[in-house]
Amino acid sequence: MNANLLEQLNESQRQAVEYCDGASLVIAGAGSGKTRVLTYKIAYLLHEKGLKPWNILALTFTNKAAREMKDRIARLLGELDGHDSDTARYLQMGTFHSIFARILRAEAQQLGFNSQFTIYDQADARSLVKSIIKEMALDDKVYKPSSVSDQISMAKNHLILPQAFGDSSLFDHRKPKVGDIYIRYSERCRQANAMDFDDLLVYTYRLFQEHEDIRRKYVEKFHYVLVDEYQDTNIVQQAIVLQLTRERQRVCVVGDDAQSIYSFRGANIDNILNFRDAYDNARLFKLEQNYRSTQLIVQAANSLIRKNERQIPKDVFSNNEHGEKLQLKPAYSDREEALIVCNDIQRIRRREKAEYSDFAILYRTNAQSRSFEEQMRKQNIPYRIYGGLSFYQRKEIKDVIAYFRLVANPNDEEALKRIINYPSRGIGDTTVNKIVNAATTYGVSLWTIISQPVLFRLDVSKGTATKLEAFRQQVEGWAGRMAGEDAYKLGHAIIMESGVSKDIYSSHNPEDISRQENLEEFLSGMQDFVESRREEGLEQQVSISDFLQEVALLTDLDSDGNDEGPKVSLMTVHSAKGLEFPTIFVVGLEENIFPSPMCTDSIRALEEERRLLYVAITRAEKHCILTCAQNRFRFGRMEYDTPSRFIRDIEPSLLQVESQTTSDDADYGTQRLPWTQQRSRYREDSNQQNAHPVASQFKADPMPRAVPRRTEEPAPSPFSESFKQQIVGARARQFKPVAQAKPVAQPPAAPSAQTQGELREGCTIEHQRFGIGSVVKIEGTGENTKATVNFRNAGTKQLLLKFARFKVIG
DNA sequence: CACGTCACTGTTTTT
DNA sequence: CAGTGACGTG
Repeated sequence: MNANLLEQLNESQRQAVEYCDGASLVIAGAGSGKTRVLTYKIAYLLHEKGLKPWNILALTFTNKAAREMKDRIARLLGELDGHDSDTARYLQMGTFHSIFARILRAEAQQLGFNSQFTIYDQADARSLVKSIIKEMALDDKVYKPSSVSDQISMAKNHLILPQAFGDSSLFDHRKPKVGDIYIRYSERCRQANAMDFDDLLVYTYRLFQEHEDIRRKYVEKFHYVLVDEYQDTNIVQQAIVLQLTRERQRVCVVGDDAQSIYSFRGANIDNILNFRDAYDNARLFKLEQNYRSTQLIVQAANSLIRKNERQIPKDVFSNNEHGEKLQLKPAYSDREEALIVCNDIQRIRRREKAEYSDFAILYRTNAQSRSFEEQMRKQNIPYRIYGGLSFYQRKEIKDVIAYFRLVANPNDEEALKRIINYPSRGIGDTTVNKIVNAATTYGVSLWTIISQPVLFRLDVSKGTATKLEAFRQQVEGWAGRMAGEDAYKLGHAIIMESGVSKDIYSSHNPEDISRQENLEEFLSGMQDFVESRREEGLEQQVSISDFLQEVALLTDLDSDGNDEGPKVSLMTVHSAKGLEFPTIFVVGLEENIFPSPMCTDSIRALEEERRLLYVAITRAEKHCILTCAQNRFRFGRMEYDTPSRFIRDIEPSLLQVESQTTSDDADYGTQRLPWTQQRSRYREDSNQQNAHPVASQFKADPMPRAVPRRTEEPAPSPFSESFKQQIVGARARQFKPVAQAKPVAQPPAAPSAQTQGELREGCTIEHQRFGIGSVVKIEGTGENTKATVNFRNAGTKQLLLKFARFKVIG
């Protein structure tokens, strides 16, 4: 059976699997069976070397990769006898972030956090940076929150601590305060008992660095460490791996320098290039046989990547069928590009009896998915978009999660700010600002201020103080129930009792319906989570905080499309890493898109863009089709683009330029500039009768840069007179209230004061704007009296009686 | 205090 | 064309 296991591998794969005595680096060309080596190696360690599953640490980049690998190992072990299928479950396998988050929860006290700490996502991090910039009264044109946040992230990825930022290479004299923002940011996170994504790595590093006993504990635990996608690790990740493996050197990292595409996230390609400097006697294994793609695809990809300077030399080859050339299909516009792709999908699917799931469309930026979505809906092609805003980033879901977060960790500043006045409970910006001010002056969390407003001299009116106290009690009440009620039960209660449910369910406009559906889906997802956790029997009570820990590190790629039917996949090239499809479309191959204009000024960045295209092409098994568009709708305007420079990097004899209309395929080698040819042909066509069916749609359009003409006044028509009157009439009505208000010059309170006396809960009113509705609730006194009214057509609104214009009708 | 309107502005990739 | 912030109105 051992023989059995190794027999399924080629020579170099087998060598890589068998070598377990020291550090090893496996350079795995695209499609060369990298995952296969990892899974077989783990199976080998368990089965042959007698390691226990909990002694193996395997780090991946996505949850999906971890899950798939676990499944494959479970299956593999099932084939070997003597192993129960449960073994794989105990492997310490997951993303860097999820594994380290677990360690940090266990050791949180050592670092001055508690184990319920929140994980701030990118939006939280930016929002916090933004408020700090505001508080420091800095110019947010110079200190743009998102770019400052990115700089802080970059600093962390390079293990530059806040105090050291000013002296680091990241310091930019044009923005001298970034270091100060970083310092305050870190303090605020700590007060909020929160860590951002990067902190999960940095604090793990510091934990091991500053607590030798703890490091030893984990070194004892992890007898063997494996790392997937090593080319995308950053400095901290590499440092932590070294902390864990320094003594034993039982470490195996797998990756491909040609697929390093995450430097914007701090990934350091030198980690893989210099791996052998970090470990003595590290052995290098190269996997060069590609099992995924046809020969021509592999050759074309090789010809492209050869243009890069920095790389580990390797010779990726394929013994699969010869296959066909890469195809380049230029389009007139982004709309035509989508049409070409969809038609190709239909054609290939029919010709080869393929499923929709055999196709993937890969683009550089998420925004490009639009035109394809439209076209696919038109042609009834089922599709699924990965990435973009995931389910958990939708407003209604984030709101609910913010409640959960606050209940689990009341110090969570970002969660608190998000929901303290949603649904509105009369705690507005003014009050929140006062709380933030007090919190920063005293160096405590916002929650501390809310809990002891008097002690911290929070200067608010009595009414506001009451509202704050009510809010505090409500949150505290939920927190108290956390131990006794499971995540679903309490979660449901929170949604009901907080008023979120009422807010979302009160109205019937179409967009609110989808919010309701999302919320229901979310709740049922939570129920599934609780049940599956219970079935696993790992814990008796599945709490809100268990749920949060899971959710915080989940991405869209993880929510597997368990729904019906095969679908075309749409995603960015980045998220396609590690995947493969029979047919791949790489779209938008234009300057200003791919390569991205942000990357064209440095060779290093440009090489990364080239690697990105290499990744895209090597996802293809059989067909790889490249497209580009001459005109593209961007920023609400038609823009002109030239073809990507990378097209010229592909060996011309391996690329076929195809025109849509005619079947005479031109060889790219004789057409150095496909564009000019294409363009002139379309121009001619537009003057001819047999115009290009799609291009002719555009011929009526003026040139993209033409100044839009002002539309003329409509010509007089038989209807114009009455039409005019309608307008005049409408205007007159519209202006009426204003005209009235001016000469009278009365305080607006006067008219409503009359109505206030008659107003009672349950009565019906007619509002000037919202129409007829019934009064649900009246609260507050004097100037602040507020009514909650359920309008027939406008949903539920809160009206401040001081301003509201309405009359009581029943 | 809450909501609607309007002008502005910025665009890469993600655990 | 979004998503955001400033502003006015009820």
